[in-house]
Amino acid sequence: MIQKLLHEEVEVETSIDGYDAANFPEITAEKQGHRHPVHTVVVTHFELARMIERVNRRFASLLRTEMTKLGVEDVGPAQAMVLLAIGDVELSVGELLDRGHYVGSNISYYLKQLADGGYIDRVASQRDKRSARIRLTEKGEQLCANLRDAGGAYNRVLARDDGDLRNLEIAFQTLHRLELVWGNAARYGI
Amino acid sequence: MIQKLLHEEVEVETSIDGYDAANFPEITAEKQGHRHPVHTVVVTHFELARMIERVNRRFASLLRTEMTKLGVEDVGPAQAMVLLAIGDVELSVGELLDRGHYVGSNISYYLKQLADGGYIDRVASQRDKRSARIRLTEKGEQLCANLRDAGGAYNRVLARDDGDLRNLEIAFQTLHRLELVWGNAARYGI
DNA sequence: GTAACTTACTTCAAATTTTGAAGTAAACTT
DNA sequence: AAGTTTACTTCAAAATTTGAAGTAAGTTAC
Repeated sequence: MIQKLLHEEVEVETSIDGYDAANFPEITAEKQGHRHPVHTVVVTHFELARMIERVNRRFASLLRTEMTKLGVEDVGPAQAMVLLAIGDVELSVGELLDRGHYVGSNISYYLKQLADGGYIDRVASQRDKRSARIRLTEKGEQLCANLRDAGGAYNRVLARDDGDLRNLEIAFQTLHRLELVWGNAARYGI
Repeated sequence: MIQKLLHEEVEVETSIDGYDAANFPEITAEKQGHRHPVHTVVVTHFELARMIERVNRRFASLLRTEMTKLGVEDVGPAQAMVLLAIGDVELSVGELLDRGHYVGSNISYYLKQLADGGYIDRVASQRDKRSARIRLTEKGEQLCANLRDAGGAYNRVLARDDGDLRNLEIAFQTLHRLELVWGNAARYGI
């Protein structure tokens, strides 16, 4: 059903808030003369990767700003991302690793800071005492809630109508696909 | 239940081709209840941001791997991204800053390493002697070409048909929009 | 013309984030 | 009971990023 939607009638808008065709002549040129679009790659691998890097940088600094506004000084944006990754469920460190493709020692380091700051609780699992169960404290949930509130404004700007919504979904799914392809390639070679 | 799903991680599956609606229960669930699509945001801000962070991490480690394969030891993935950002044009440091939303001192640092490694040339502009003109050397171009070659395989996997292509474009444009919104917010407040 | 200001970039030191090797302890295997 | 694997932590070093301060060239206003 989604599959269908992906391949049907999704017309690319020519102007999204100041982003217009003129900036990307190669894209529109291909589009108009619809000849052999099969082996002509329009948005390459690296263009997307660079875009992702830029957007990621933007978001991190946005997070930093929001946190400064909130008066949070003891943890940075990277740790905030970990909090958001935990969300409102209780999970083990291993599950958290999967959620963000983190490296183990990295998460351990963040979790230590978050625990010191009182943002999370860690309890050894009853079943398996090696496994630590992690969950947000009141304070951690509060920070997430505040960030989510601040984020609401962006959601309203970014998802104004059905078209926006559809594009956001497609972007999400496409990134997920990149994640899988790049991830598998890393493990097994392409 | 929906609430729960929103925070539950999307299962990473082993098969790339079997990417279907089942992986995004929250999206399809929302879609079916087509009564209030206006203020129900399906893919939120933070979900996208987390996805972007993960994908970015993946790509960086992929780059690292490729570079190790190529026997490049003197620069890391971040510097490679700078090389890719320069591309085949000659530009000033300022233009490069815009291309990647870098911080000035950061780029200066990278450019120094890249110049030391012989990947770029810097020449003071004739017009304005403050401004340094940057361009890839033979060696720099070679590295980019090699990376692009390696990337070709991913492009072929990722952009197999028209639908894929369209989705990649939409993803690109949507990310660009995020970039603008997040960037403007950082400068002027939302 | 020159003093004051702005631009374009660099330097440096410190903070933050990430990696990788080695360690611990619990659980599983044989 | 010994050896192996799993789940996580620790630590030190490396890589990346930031921010404040500096330099030198260009611009503007007297």
